[in-house]
Amino acid sequence: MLGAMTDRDGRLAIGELAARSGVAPSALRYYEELGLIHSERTAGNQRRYPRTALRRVAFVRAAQQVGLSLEEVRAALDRLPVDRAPSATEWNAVARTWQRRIEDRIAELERLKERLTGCIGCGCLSLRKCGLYNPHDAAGKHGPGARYLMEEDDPEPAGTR
Amino acid sequence: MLGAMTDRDGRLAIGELAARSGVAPSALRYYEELGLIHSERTAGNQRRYPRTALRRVAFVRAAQQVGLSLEEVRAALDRLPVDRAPSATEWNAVARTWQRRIEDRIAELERLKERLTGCIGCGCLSLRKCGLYNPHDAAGKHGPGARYLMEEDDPEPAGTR
DNA sequence: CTGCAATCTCAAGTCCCCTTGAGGTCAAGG
DNA sequence: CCTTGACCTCAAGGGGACTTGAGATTGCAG
Repeated sequence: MLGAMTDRDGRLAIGELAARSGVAPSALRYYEELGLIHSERTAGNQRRYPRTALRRVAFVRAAQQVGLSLEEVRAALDRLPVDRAPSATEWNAVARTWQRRIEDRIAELERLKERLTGCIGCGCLSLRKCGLYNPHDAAGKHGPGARYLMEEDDPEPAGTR
Repeated sequence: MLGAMTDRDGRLAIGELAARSGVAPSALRYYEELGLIHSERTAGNQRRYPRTALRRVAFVRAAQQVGLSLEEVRAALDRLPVDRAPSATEWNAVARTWQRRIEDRIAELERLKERLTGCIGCGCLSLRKCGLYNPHDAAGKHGPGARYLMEEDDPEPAGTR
């Protein structure tokens, strides 16, 4: 039978980890190279991942969703033990910084949505004519960086229309 | 004076668009190559962007935040006119699909946060022991794809602990 | 006019995140 | 035993999103 390639200690072969995490073996090797996950080797030099790797991989994917680079993830994950399940304290430390990031991300998206929604709500094309328009953002003179989605185009040259 | 490189028609030179959008000229040329924005040329072959390009660029950056590829953005942007400001209808069509995406994205992040928060709240390490754990996800047998952040490791071999 | 910053075109390079391929080894069912 | 599928390493390839550099204009202040 082709079932779980899991040894008695519950360690996972790379294929097994791949199947369960939904991440390709090649990606897992890559993650390992980057130090995101860790394995031991069998006598025959094959990787055997501790079951905590499953959690770590899930973590990595989630992190990417939130927009973190693998390097950032590594930094976070480095604070967790390699082979045991994390203690409450260890986990909390990591989780808390995550929550902030996620919340920030959500807030950002909410703002974006507001802008879109507001504009649909009033059916206007020019936020200048719409209460939702942020006048602070009119000049287009501030340095580079994030812009508002609906930053208004310049006031039209006098006489147009 | 080095002020606005904007011709009487309100068209923007690439440097001007770059400064106002916070996006490098090289990136703008790249966007144009991909068809995200469009320009006309001066007699001397320099680009002149219509002011609507400002809106488009802002759109692109916002879209990237939400996790869309430039190709996806192009698809959305293709429904807007190149040179005029979009009509209410045109804009609404685009905006509505956006709202859905943003909402999905937010929901996804909320779920992620819930998992994290719940786990911090009860201080547990094993979601199996925690009401928030989703038993449906226990077997680890479903095909590849998205996994839960806190998918539990396999039940420990009987006798452990 | 002139000078100098801003543009132009291309080709090539970079960073991130992986995938593919070649050539060889391991391990378990028949 | 032997075959077959899972693994291994290492080098190279690939896509996305840009940046950089070289060499050649363009165009506006003075």
